[in-house]
Amino acid sequence: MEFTVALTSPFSLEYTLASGQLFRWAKKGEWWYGVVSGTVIKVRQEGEVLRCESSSEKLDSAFVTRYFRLDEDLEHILATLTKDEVITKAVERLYGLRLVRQDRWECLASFVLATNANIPRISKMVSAVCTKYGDEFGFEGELYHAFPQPGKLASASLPDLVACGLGYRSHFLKRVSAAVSDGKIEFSEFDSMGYLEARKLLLKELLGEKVLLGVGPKVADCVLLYSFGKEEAFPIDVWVARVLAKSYPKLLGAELTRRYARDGKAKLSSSDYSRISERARTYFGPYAGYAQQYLFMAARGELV
DNA sequence: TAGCAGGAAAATC
DNA sequence: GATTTTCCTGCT
Repeated sequence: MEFTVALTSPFSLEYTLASGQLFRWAKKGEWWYGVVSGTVIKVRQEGEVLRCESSSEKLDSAFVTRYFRLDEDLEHILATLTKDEVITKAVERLYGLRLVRQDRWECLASFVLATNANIPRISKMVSAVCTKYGDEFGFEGELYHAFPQPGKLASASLPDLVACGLGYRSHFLKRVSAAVSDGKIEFSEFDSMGYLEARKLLLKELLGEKVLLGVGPKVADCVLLYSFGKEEAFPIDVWVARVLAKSYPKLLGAELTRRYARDGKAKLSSSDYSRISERARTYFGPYAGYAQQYLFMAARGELV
């Protein structure tokens, strides 16, 4: 099915898909191909128009609008964020970068795999898991695989997951998959919650045991921001910690700045993580997550 | 709370 | 080609 979406608000497909929030998009020639919601979607941007093709009827312009959050007033959001020269520069440089509304299960599972790995590696792991466990379908003569259901991964054997190159993450993915398929965590419960409450639920323990093994503060913030619609979440990875220490010494304070400035040797302790992310949320406000995404991409591209 | 293991591939030297 | 780093969490 082919359709177009007219853009009424700033959008950069390129920046959005290359910003590290997604792991199942790849550029082939002029088109971006993504596996989304069990189908392939093919997109290119022609100025103010998004040209789309999909292998399914259910991926229509309403879906695309929702997925890329084109219904959100990005200009307004960015206006609330540009409080200083650093973020202003990042926003100008990456104008049109948007957060995406990801599938919750896929986002959670993907970021459980993201610990101690870089983006190409994460994409590779996610792709291997999908190829092995996801439903297969064809598009333009190529084979694609949907993201597997939680139950499917919960019943996968550990050695098979290890064979996908997941290493020690295999155990985490299996446990998280089981927790989701057993209903120990219910995604719909998060809808009515604010950021802090939702975060607490993601990190909760039952009888002294983590429900979502492998989900710490950083992964929880990624999941909340990218798929649970909690825009004030401010995930701090090595890049964000680095850019904050370099360009926001006042926000961090002397001690934290000193600790994380020097080539990021120090690893972010959980108490420092809480302190820094709280200050960032207070400073940037209800759309702090957008600020994080601009700073992250700018830092990686050495733009700030 | 601090320190360490974990595990493979990318990035860097 | 070896070393360091990598969108970190769990355990002790």
